Order: sequence, then C-alpha cells, then structure tokens
Amino acid sequence: MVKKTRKQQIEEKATKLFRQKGYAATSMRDLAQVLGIEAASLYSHIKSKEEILQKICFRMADEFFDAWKEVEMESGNHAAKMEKAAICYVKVITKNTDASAVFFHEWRHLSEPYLSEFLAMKNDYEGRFIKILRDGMQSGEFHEADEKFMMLTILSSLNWTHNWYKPSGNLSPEEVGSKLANLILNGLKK
Amino acid sequence: MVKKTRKQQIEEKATKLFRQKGYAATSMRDLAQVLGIEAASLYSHIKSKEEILQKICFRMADEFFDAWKEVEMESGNHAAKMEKAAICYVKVITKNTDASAVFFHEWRHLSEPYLSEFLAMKNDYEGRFIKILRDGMQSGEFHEADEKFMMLTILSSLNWTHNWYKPSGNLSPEEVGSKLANLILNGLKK
DNA sequence: AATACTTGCTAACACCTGTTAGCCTCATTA
DNA sequence: TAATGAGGCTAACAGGTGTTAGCAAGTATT
Repeated sequence: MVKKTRKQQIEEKATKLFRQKGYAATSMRDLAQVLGIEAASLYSHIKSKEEILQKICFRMADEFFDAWKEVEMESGNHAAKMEKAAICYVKVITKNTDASAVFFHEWRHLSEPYLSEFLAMKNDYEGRFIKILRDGMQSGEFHEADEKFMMLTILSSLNWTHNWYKPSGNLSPEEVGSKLANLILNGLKK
Repeated sequence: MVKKTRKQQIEEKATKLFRQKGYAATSMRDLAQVLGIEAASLYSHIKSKEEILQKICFRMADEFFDAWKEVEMESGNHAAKMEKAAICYVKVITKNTDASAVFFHEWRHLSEPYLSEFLAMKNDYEGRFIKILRDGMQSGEFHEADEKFMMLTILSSLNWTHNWYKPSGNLSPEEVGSKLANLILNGLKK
C-alpha cells in the first residue's frame, strides 16, 4: 500500500462525492467534511474546485487513449478488432467506476478552454470506433448501416458498464468486455 | 397551436435549462431570465424548483408505462416483443428529447419520498424487459446469458437515443427503434 | 540548529441560492 | 360597475457558494 498524498486523498473523496451528488451539487464544505477538515484548508492542496474535475476528466481520457495502443496491435479481422476495443475500453472503466461516472456525466461543467479540448478528444476517440465499423462494412464483414448511429449505440452500451460493474462480482473486466462485444457482434438471437 | 399557460411555458424552458446545465447548476434566476421576468415572479405559478423536476420525471415515467400497453398487445415471438418494446420506448424518448435527458440524468436530485417512488417505477419497468429476455431464453429463441446484464446493456443503447436524435433528421422514431432492435437482436456481423 | 514544507486553522470577502411578503396593474367575468 | 384572478414587481430573508489572507504548529531536510 503506497502512501497517498493529501492531494490524492482529496481527489479520491471528491471523485466519490461528484459521482454521488453531481459536481454542481457538491460543495467544498461537503468535501472538507468527508476529510475531517475545514473547507479553506483544501486550498493548501488544490487550486480550485474545477481543477479537481479537470484532473478526473483528463486522467480518464489519457487512460482511454493509452488503452487504445493495445487495440492497434490487434491483427485479426474487424470483429476481432471491435472485440479488442470493447475489452480495452471496459478495462479502463472498471478500473475506477467512480472516476468513470464523473468522466461521463460531469465533463460539461468544465470551463473553456478545457471543455473544447475535452470535446476534441471525445470526437477523436469516437472516430477510431467509426473507422473499425467502416472498415468492417467495406470488407463485407459487418452489415451495412449508419456508422455514427452504430458507434453511438455501441459506445453507450460500453459506457453504461460503470453503473453496474462491481469489482466484487464474479466477472473480470476482460469477461465483461468480451460478453459485451459478443452481444454487439452476434446479437441476442440464436 | 394551442395556447400555452404560463406554467407550461415555465416548465418547458426549465426542461431545456435543466438539460443544458443540469438541475443543480440551473438557478431560478437563470430560468426567470429566459422567460424575461424576475425570479420571484415564478412563484405565482409554481410551488418550488423541485416541483418542476418532479413534473418532468413523473410525466416521462407515465409516458413510458403508457407506451408499454402497446407492447403487451404484441402477439408474435419474443424477438418481435423485444422489437416492439424498443420501438415504443424510442418513440417516447424522441417525442421530447429535452425531457428525456432530464429524466435520465437528473432524477437523483428528487427528494424523498419522490426518489423512492421513482426508483420503484424504474425497477418495475426494468423487470418487464427482463421478463421478455427470460422468456426468450427459456423458449430457446435467445442465447443464454445473464438477464440483468442483457437488460442493462439493451436499455443503455435505447436510452442514449435522446442524445443524438434530431426530429429534423431523416429517420422516424419507429425506424430508429427498429434499427436499434435489429442491432440488438442480430448483431453487427453478417 | 536553521530552514523549508506540509497541513491545518479562523475570519472574512463578495456574491449567489431558493423562497416569501406585500403590493400593483390589467383583462376578464359576474 | 364591481369583483376576481392572472401575472408581475420590489425588497428582503436566511443561509450557502467558492475562495483568499494571514497565521500557527509539526515534521522532514539541510
């Protein structure tokens, strides 16, 4: 167990609170209370409330991009690539469901220029999924359909993982990602 | 064009703002400004800020339950039932994407006893989806899999519709629901 | 022993929050 | 003509908001 700095502790508790109550509805006094200190004391460690949100959002974004490297190494067909993408994506989400929930729901409270930067990254990432879909359609591996529609639908299923995944459950992140990919690729029907 | 009461106008603008900025981050003064009046004047028409949220959430819930009646009339196999459920669900969402967004994201700001009532309804509704899945698995129509996992994944795809559906687009709600059902039932792969 | 860093405090700031009280005006109805 | 109700106003409330200034104690480093 590595010793955590006070700043890390603050970010951790803030992540939990932001998830639970939402960013806007969480006050610095709420956060301070959880840590057993006064609100003003927080500012010895952090610059602002929004700085915490920025850290959470951009750290998660970094992790998603990092995980994509593994996807690029996948040399199978497009279905294999899609499965790999799902697994890597879910792995990042399940590693920290609190931060993921904040990442998915609270980014809109970022102020400029962070908001624009965030949206650009989101767009970039979505484009990578679209590419797999497009390539798979062109090669005849996937059904022809609206790529963007497909991408949004697939990502929404993957995103939702943060809401129900429990590390204590009997499914590993890889298994969850694999099962999700299977549902997406092969559907419900026999 | 039916003449709208002031109260209806307030709820409409509030829905838009709650969606845009979130419930907690929307102030009564924000809302008043959009309507061109003072914040205090709002209280000639409404009881409280939360009352607006309650109206939005429970009206949407009612619409979802109403729409289910049509699902119950479906007499085909379980795949047909699932498709019908998806279509009816999407129809409700697309009819008012603003209210849907608030419904899906802001319900946690309801206070008791409304919160508990809301969660009970949510649970009930999810149970109906689970039943279709379970029946379909028992009859051998669907692949065997964790029902709750399946339900959550399917609903998350359907829920996301509010985020990208534009009434101005070239897809009708029925078509969107049908395409989503097709992806869920048959998957991406040929 | 001197220095710097970490961590925390109290007090206060300027402003925003939802909401109430009391009053006024205007259009519709009895 | 009188009464009613819808719609809106100003002023104010009690409390919450993020944040800063200035200070103090303890711990680790030089």
